[in-house]
Amino acid sequence: MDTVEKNQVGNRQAEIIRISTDLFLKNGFSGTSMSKIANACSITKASLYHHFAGKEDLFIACVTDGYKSALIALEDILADTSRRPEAQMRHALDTLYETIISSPVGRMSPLIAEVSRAFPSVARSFHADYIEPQQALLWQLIDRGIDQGEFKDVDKQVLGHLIFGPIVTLSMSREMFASFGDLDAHFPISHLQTGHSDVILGLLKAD
Amino acid sequence: MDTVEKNQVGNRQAEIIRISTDLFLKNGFSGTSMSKIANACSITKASLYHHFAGKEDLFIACVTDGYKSALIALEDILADTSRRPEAQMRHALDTLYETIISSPVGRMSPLIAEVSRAFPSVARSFHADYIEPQQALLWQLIDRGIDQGEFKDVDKQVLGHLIFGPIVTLSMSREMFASFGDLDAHFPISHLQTGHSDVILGLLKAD
DNA sequence: GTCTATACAGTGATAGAC
DNA sequence: GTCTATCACTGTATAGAC
Repeated sequence: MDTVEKNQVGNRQAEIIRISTDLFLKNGFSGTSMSKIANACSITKASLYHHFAGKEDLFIACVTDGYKSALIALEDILADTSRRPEAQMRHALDTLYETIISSPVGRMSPLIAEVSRAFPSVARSFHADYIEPQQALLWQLIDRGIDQGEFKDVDKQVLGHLIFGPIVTLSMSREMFASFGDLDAHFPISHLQTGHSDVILGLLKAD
Repeated sequence: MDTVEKNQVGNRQAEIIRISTDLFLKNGFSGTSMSKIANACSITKASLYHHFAGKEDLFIACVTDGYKSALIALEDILADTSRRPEAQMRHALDTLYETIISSPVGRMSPLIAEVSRAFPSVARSFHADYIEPQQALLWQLIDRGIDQGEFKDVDKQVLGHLIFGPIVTLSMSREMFASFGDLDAHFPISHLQTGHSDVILGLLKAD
């Protein structure tokens, strides 16, 4: 399964990042020590420190690693100009639900919030390299819909608030209450996603 | 200013809770040590441990302390039956923005998310004693509006998703990016709040 | 209730041999 | 690149005197 060639930045690093991301998601930032990471990677701490300058460094690597794939998914949707804005928007919303709730970078949001206090650089990078581009892509999509007369001329900032807010909060809630067991009863993704998307499209569609 | 009598659970405890809450909000859970708290309270660690069984115990005390006032505000709105549901709802939304973004318990959400991994009991208490009652109060308000024919028969779960999501995310964002300086440019509370409230009321109002 | 003193496990991080 | 060994430090928590 892991028969990757060493064409990337070094697949040892990649493996460490993969394992660390897993541990960070499971136990939080300060709940994950460099020792535990080294153990899980079957190397010593000293070796770990050979690959990454420090814990902050490693964490940033884990987070930024998830940026690209998340953004690429949105870019692909925008690139497919054969589809109408409404279909694109619905697809984009599906993708946002998928990435923010299921992908590491999305699930790491509360974790990033935690770390941002100690390391403002993490917050800056997260905002500049992920939040802003993601928002920009969505706004492009909306603008296109407006230009084509399919969308109303809405306040994009407010709409962004209404789009991202519920998804991020749902993701955070599910992380917080993961131990509950009846998670899907309290936070049924597909039901909330459908209702949410309908409302957003309803706000956008020109009469 | 602090001329309180000792009629409460003991005002020494109350002071510790106040100071700890402040530190937790500023530096996160694991960024706040019992030593720092003791220092800030001008007592020794040993004395601190005399009042609270441990760090978890103290943290829970800080969080639960904020529940009541937040819930009471909503209860007061519901109690004032002289006002129409629409006015009550708008007032409730104002209150939610105020409490979730400005009050300690609201601002602590990402912090609680952090701690919930290590201490599921914190998550349970947070959900049972704050999230659920708050949601229940809002749903009562909606039900009343429906009964009086002023509101449409909406899906309350989806509406809750749309109401709480943006507010919680906005609060978290402002905590994460507090170091930015241009916070109000990126996250202008009153603008987003107005737009958000208008949409919610639009979804609710019967034609 | 508060203090001094301390136990002791765990932390991030480094030096230097192989 | 990986190892062994060790560093200096902070963490939570406790014992026992006052």
